[in-house]
Amino acid sequence: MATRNIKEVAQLARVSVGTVSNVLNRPEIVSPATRERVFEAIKKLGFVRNEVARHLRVGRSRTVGLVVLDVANPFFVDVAQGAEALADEHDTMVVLCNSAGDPGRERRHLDQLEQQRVMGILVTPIEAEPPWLEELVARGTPVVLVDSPATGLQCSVAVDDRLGGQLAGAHLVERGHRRIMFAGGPPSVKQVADRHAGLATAVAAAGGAVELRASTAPALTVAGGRAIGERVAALPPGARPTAVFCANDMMALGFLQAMAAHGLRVPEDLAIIGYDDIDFAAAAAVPLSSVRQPRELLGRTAIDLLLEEVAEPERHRHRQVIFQPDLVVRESSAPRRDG
Amino acid sequence: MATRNIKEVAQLARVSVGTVSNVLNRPEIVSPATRERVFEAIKKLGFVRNEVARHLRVGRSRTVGLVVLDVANPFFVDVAQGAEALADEHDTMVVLCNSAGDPGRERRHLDQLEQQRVMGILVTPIEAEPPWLEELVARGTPVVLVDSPATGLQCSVAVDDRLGGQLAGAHLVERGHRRIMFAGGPPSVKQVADRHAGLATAVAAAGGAVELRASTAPALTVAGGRAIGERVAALPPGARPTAVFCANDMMALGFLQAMAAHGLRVPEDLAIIGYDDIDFAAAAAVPLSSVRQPRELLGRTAIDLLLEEVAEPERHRHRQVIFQPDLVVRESSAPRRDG
DNA sequence: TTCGCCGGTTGAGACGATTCAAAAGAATCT
DNA sequence: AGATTCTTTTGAATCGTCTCAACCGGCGAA
Repeated sequence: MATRNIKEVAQLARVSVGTVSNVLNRPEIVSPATRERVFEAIKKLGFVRNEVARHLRVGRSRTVGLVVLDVANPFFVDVAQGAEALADEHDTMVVLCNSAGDPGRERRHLDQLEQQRVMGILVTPIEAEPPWLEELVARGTPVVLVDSPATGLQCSVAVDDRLGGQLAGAHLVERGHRRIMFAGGPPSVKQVADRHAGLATAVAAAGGAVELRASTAPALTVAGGRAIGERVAALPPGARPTAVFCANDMMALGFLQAMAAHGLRVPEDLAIIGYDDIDFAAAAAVPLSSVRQPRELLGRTAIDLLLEEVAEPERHRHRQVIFQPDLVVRESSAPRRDG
Repeated sequence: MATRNIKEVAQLARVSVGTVSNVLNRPEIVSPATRERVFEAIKKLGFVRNEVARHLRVGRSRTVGLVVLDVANPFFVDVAQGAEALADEHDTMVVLCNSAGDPGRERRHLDQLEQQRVMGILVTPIEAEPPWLEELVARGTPVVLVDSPATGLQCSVAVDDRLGGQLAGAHLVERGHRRIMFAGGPPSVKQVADRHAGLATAVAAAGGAVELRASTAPALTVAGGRAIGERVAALPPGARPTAVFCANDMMALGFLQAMAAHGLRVPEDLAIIGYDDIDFAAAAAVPLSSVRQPRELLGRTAIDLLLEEVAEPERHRHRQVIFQPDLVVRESSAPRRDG
């Protein structure tokens, strides 16, 4: 209703609008007396600066967009918290958007953010080679890909998913498993494909003795994992894998639920390893082994790269930062009795 | 870099800026031929409408801010998803902000949102009677309090926490528990106080036979629950409560971890009930009994109230919507042997 | 006295889109 | 042909803030 503007403040304080603006932006160049008068007027009127007008005039904004694949997955929440922590130190606001694995939603969010002229966008893209990327960058919005391979058009931060898959695979092989299953999602998701490939490498390294299968759910969710778990539980015991590597912890939790529902014991009947090491993994029915990623660091680094690019666009060279995952062994992949 | 504006489009299409604007906003009033020319120019230049300028001119924005207490708590994520789902249907954008239980952060986020002139703000306030509320509303930003009592200044949506506490309490009493503990957080948080009060009511209704204690953690987090759990585990068996009602599921999960770490069995040695019924509750080491709240519905309703207020500010009457929680009994509060 | 300087202050453009009264064109009717 | 509608298009004003060249008054130096 009663939104005051800089002009009303100026009138009340008996100064020009330029002076009010100065008080707001460079108070040190205004004489203490006037400054005081202006502050009083601001307080009396309940004036709140219109950031929209300011932004229009100065051309750059202090907010960055972060578009994640799935807010329901605590992994992304942690990435977001890392990003926000660093952004906060540079008083920059992070707005979190959820594409929920839907390319349409992803596109709409990106359009919105571009229209708002945000300072930059961090995104965990759904597809490995996002069709919108080139144009978006060409039109001038800095982009940092998170948890995704670089394309040379922008910076990126990622974790070596292939290595993560290998760690999990080597661990299972070493524990004596000879029938291993990979529980994944849509193969278009690069991370999943890489984790699978890493697992395959480790299995291959064991010689021909180990059999590897894969099963796919429509999404990397608890429900997806549960669905695959149901299918596995329905197999005759002899045909069942003895270990499952899930593409992420959400799936692993779902898978675990399905095992419990069918009275199968973990890890005795079937071992499980997840991915991400979200906080809930350790609190699961059977504490989950998982491949840990530096979640907050991923977010922090992404913001760091973005701020660097924004600060000196001409000097900036795009970089791709890759972190190493590590394996956290818990009860869900404890030693096999018969190993 | 190369951000084009409406004027450049107008030049290329050989029309006035007014016409370009019309093509963008009311294409039906523009003749098909010109419309086509304008679209071509837009595409050729890679023009993206500047939402900031548009917003400045038309005065109202299509985004609402949602400030939550703790994004790491899936409860709030679900509320946010509910809000976003409905907002989406009215092509409105929701920006999610995390106060993380810190009044300073909460204040900064609110200031930011107000400066951005968002359409309205949904907030789960930290304090029961937020000091900023009155002024914020007076200056003209519609606010809906989520999961918090109404003050008459704005709409609110909440769940009857007292009833939730009663349900949990009655259940525990009925199962034969005679030494019950409430594991809560800072008492300034209204929700926690209400759940506690509800529990107390149920205990009182049982006559003098039941003893009720309370323990407090600095925050309603997994770590907070674990800390209380450690304290309880350290008590001599005879002094230990036989059941614990945790202020939320995060705490309950932490508490459960502490029990496991000390070899105490749930529910045999100690029963646990949580609050919120987040998805992870069912997947816990011992599936958690919990008081379920209609999470998505809470978010949807909040957006609904806000949109209603924005649509007809004069006709609008503030309302407070209150939902009923219900109890979900799982293994963590299974019948006592000696009950 | 004049000049230059300096800390403060002013006010007239931007910024990019929307809006709307009015002009221009096209079509219809006498 | 002229008058009357109806449809399109135009262009100037506007939203609220920032920026920057210009201005002002006072002071010290010449």
